[in-house]
Amino acid sequence: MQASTSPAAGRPRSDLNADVFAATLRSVDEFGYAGATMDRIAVAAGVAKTTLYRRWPSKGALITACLVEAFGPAPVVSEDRDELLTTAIRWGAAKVAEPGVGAAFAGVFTDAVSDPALREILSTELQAPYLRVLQDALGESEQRVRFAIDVIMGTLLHRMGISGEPMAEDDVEALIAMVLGVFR
Amino acid sequence: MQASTSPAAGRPRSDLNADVFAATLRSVDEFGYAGATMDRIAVAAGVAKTTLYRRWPSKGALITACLVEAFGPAPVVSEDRDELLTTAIRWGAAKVAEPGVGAAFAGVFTDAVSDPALREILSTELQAPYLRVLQDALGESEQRVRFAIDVIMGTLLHRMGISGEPMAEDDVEALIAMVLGVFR
DNA sequence: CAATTACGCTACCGGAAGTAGCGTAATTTG
DNA sequence: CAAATTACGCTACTTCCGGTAGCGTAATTG
Repeated sequence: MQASTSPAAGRPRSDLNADVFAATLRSVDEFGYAGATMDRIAVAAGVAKTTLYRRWPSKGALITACLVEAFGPAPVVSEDRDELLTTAIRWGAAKVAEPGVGAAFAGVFTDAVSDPALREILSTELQAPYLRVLQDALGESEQRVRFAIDVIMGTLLHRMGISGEPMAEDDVEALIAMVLGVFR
Repeated sequence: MQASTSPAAGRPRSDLNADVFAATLRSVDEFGYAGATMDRIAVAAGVAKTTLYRRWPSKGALITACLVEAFGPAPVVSEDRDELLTTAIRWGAAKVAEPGVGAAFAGVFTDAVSDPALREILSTELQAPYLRVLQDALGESEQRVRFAIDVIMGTLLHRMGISGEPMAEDDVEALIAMVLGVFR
């Protein structure tokens, strides 16, 4: 056990996750989710394709890890519910608007519909943490928070998918107003 | 000209669109969007794959046509705004919950992020009609109606994508309440 | 030194989207 | 009836992508 603390023998892993993630988002931004092939990502990251598969079991897993890294921890900045929700929504909108993030999200998202294993990864690694944090901070039921996440992320991603562009400022504000209206 | 009314010469097209659409949704429901290959759809419909490509230029186009057929015209049943919106949202939720429809929608949706041509098809053939009808019935600006569609469809599809299951009754009711709260 | 593990590389497999070309079936027109 | 025309089924093919296997080599520990 203690896989993380044991130095173990052998050549250590090179520090290239950051390069790979950056190359992944760049590729998705430039060629779209389907066009961002593992070969292209590998070349863009200056890494062998086999190295990618040594670290992530599939393209979906790589993209999900990339998204987890891109989003990072949820910004729980306040104890005021309105302020907390406002910040969180603006944060989500900004993240989705980052180059490649929205397309990557939508892509892995759809693959997940067909792929239960990927859905599991997506659910536990990406959604669950935010679900817990928000549930705790808002003191709401899991069902309510799940609903809120569906509304917020669903709206942002739908706009991204239909128009190809992230949601504009004033629409984000409308989204905030709507959600605040429900969660008070 | 008059392509639709001219009987023209030659063998007429067989009446198999309905069979193809049904086979498409069945395949998507059973194998997921990615797993519903053109070969499988063709076999399921009892049709040659080349025939599919004679009628639709790509898999995305076929699925979109299938969705257009599955959704049909928007149900504008009332002049009362609340009743109209309520009916429309319940109708959308029910459609997304139909076998294969949600997965097909999510799939073509994500392909569209990477594929501008498909996004054009999706936008003009699927979204635009509803946009117009709702804009007319509600007397709202295009921006507002577009936002409403993003919220409604985005929420329903996000739930479908994350959980693999359509949204439950009471969550749909919450969605209705939320949207009504904004559009009054 | 040996042992161990990671990396790069090349080559490959399986499968799916989409295409080409042929023979044939079902029509309209003369 | 015959010719022209268009659609269908079928087989075969190309291209591309996700994912795997195996080898030589580099970096680390003991």
